[in-house]
Amino acid sequence: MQTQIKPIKKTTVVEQAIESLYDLVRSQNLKPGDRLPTERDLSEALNISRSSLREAIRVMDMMGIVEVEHGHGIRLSGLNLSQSISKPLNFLIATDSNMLLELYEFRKLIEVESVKTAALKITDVEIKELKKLYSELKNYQHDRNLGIELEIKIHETIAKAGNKIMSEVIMAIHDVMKVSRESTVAAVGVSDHTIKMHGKIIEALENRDPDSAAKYMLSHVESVYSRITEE
Amino acid sequence: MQTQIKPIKKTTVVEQAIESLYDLVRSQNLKPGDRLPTERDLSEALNISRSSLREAIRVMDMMGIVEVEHGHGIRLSGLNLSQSISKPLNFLIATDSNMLLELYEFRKLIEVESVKTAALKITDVEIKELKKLYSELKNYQHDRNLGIELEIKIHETIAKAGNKIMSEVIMAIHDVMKVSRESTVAAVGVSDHTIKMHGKIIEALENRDPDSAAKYMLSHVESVYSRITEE
DNA sequence: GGACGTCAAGTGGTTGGACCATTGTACAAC
DNA sequence: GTTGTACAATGGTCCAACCACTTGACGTCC
Repeated sequence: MQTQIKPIKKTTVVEQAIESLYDLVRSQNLKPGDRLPTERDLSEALNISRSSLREAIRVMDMMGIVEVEHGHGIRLSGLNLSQSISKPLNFLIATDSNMLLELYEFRKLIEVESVKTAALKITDVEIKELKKLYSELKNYQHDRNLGIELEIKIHETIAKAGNKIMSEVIMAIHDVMKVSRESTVAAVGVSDHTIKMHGKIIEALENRDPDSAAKYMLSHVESVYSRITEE
Repeated sequence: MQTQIKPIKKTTVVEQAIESLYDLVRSQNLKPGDRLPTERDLSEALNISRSSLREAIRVMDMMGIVEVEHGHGIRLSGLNLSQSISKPLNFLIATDSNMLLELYEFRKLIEVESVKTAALKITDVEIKELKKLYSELKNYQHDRNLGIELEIKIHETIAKAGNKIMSEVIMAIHDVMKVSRESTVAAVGVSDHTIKMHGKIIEALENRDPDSAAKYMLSHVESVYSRITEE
């Protein structure tokens, strides 16, 4: 016979500190770039030790919520989700090999949506930036590192032209793929198919044609996906 | 004249500790649930103070990478991305009001993909679970809290049937929407349109029809989206 | 006046140690 | 067998000191 009874909720001072700091941000209407009080002041105000306060701040730092500068102070950061996603994602991949496939599938789905959204919102300036990156990509196609960097840069530029939060997620995925790629055999650069598809994607974006852009992005991401699953 | 010179990379012992723990997990091939050494042992092994090591562990705890139990020890956790995403996302929304709209747009895109993927993978057991939740939802439609909880539960069950990583992202979004909802005027429960759409979605899932499922999900999410943007 | 070095104050980074709170286990008491 | 007690192990919290970095003020040298 089990009665409906809730377990006692245990919270640490560090968790409470983070909550309090969240309330502080809300109540003071703080914006990205604004300074927070010093560690010593905050710990006194919250009536906890500096050690505990530091744990809270460190968490917020590593999550990209604040930016801590040695000798200078603590500032609120702006959009920076990817940082907080990529680290746990890396650990997840390391501890559960099934998750890598899930990640690639997720990437496929989200990159396609990303390019569709971008096609509806992209500006001429962003198109120009993409073309510049694309010409560089063609130049450095066979440079193992630079080629991949440029390809990633193109994807992220596209993503940013679409939805800001989705682009952060995509950046996190790229980061994880980069780490997982480093621990595998070296590729020889960027494939011809990849080059071609990126050209088509950018062309479709210029025409503000989401369906066409999606088609070529799908083709591109699926070719990567199949290259992984074959190994 | 600016030469190409890289700024010196400053790293803290805490960041290095996290890296070392990542390497430990990889090299020992640790799996979710496995115990890590005690704080005192780890700090000694890494040759840093217990305070610094605790900052590293705390970060990993709040990111959902490990689970720390007072008096017991530290274990490696499994899939738990949503925790690490929702907190920074909450701060982001608090500091940049534009981001709430971006979030709802993102949610629209990702929930639609989620249900499409689910339609291709969902099992009979999961269908059954969904039907159970749906009948409960109809019963508690006008219960402000329980109704919304049930609706969220349905979405998350669908998401989990699809892609595991995407479902974590969706759970994080739901968490943030819950927080932002708490600070707004109370709704009166779940709308009739929502009820109807969920019935259609589940029906489509049962028929393994991704396009139909996507259609109704889009209709549902857009009605929520438009309710927000009107306010 | 401008460039450079020196210094001091403020702030985060790190350490070591002490003590508290919780958990699990072993063992005695009943 | 159940209960209670004691103890060891482990994470939670605090404190005080000192190190490292940034900034700005000030003075010196040219």
